Amino acid sequence: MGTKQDMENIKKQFTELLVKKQLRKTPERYAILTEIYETKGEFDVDDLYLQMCNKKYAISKATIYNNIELLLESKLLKEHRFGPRYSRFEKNHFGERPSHIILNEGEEVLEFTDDRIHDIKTEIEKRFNFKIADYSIYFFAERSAEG
Amino acid sequence: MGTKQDMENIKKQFTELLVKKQLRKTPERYAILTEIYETKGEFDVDDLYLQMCNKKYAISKATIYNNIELLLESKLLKEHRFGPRYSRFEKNHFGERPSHIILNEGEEVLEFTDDRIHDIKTEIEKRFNFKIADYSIYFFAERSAEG
DNA sequence: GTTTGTGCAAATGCTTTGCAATTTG
DNA sequence: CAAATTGCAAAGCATTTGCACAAAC
Repeated sequence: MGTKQDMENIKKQFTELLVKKQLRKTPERYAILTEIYETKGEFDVDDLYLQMCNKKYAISKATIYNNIELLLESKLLKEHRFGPRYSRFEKNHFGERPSHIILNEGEEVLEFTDDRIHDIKTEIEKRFNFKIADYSIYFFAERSAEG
Repeated sequence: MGTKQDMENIKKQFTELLVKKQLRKTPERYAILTEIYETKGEFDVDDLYLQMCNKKYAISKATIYNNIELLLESKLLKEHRFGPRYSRFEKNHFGERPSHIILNEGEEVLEFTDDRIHDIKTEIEKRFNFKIADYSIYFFAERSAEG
């Protein structure tokens, strides 16, 4: 995970989507995609914007916003909505889909995986005859007494 | 569930919180609480506001907003953040904490419970030494081909 | 009576949108 | 060169806040 090869695959996947939807392959789109995958953990639009500015890749927030829907659709980006009233995002963790533990109102975020989540997902798909495209699992925690 | 007796317990619980926090027992606070518990399923602030207007209980949205934090804190109200960029809410389902299946971008919301969620919660508390105060489980689904 | 709460209207801040200039295919 | 995209600035909209009046204690 996180290798140069993986990044090439991700870009290829994104290109396929652009072709399929007959959208243009702009440098901004690839720059946003790259920045997302170079970011560890979760971030918001402003974080992404500032990071890109710092790297001297001038881009407008409008363009980031304009492309977020596309990235979500392609499953290359995952949206979080806990704590703050604005959205936070995260790259897709291929293979493992972590669940999140939100500590102290979002001050800190931990990730974990548990196979039972996958079992439940499969069971829902059978029981209700749905296709589960994605899931979000948040446990809201506070550190125990002795900190 | 949903009996007159339950509602009395809920009000009592709320009153205890108000006393403990030295806050005033205003009719607006009890009206909001009652409306929340008379509402089936999830709703947003505007829904609640309009429902109360229709019942000739004139209240301002500001007052609803002013009291939401308090209700969340007391665990009498539960907040949801999926799909739309605004918050949706739901009364507390005492005992059973349902997980949610969000259909077609929030067009429809189903609930289910699974004991394994509780097991995972207990395990996290042991493993990380956290106290899990709450959790949110969302599975995003689309109906299978044949509808 | 003092302090807290309500509710209007204005402010806030994330996100969206209109539109001219630019770029892609 | 036609159509899509960028990016600025303005608009939108859920939520928050300031403040005068009312209500709780």
